[in-house]
Amino acid sequence: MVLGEVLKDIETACKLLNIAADPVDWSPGNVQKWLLWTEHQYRLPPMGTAFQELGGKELCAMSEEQFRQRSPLGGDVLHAHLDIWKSASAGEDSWADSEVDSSCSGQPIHLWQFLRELLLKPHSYGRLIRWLNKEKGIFKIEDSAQVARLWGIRKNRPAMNYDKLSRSIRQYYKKGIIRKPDISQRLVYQFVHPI
DNA sequence: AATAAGGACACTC
DNA sequence: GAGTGTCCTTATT
Repeated sequence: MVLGEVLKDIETACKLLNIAADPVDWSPGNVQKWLLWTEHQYRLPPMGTAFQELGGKELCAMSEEQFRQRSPLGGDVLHAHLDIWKSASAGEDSWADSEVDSSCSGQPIHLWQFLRELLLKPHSYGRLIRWLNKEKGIFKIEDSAQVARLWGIRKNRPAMNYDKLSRSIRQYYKKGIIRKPDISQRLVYQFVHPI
């Protein structure tokens, strides 16, 4: 049901971000990644350095009031999002927490895997990247700047942009992972081996 | 102006 | 050495 969808979204997000599902386990760096990601996903006002140097444990111990003190604009919303993550992993402990842990802490993710994960979540990312023909693996990047930004968050590369991301995609041409479709179009690529 | 292609070099694992 | 990230030149849309 709805709860299942939430759990899947969280699992996808922690895979994309390479952070644990349980916020208590987050390092200060993990907290920043989650923060940037959540800001972007829900178009929250930028929190800037309001939560810098905070580990997951400290973050989880903070009240909604303290969130609002750090960030008067979006602090309450952010606290609500963290609450979802907390309760999701609390429920996870009762049955399949080892599975989530293993799927969320895979160290390096390749760019082509990252793009595929975004494509498989059209509900969350369909405004940024979507299939033109899923069977053939043809997809279009609808918002190059945002996709690059998300990739930058994942890799801790704040200076990431589409110029550099696309250069990495081009490296896939000779490797036979991604190519340009037969009819070349701007911002359209094709997986050589569709799902 | 934005995107595409690919060479060159630096960096991290 | 693989997989980028960064920078750059040139061409195309």
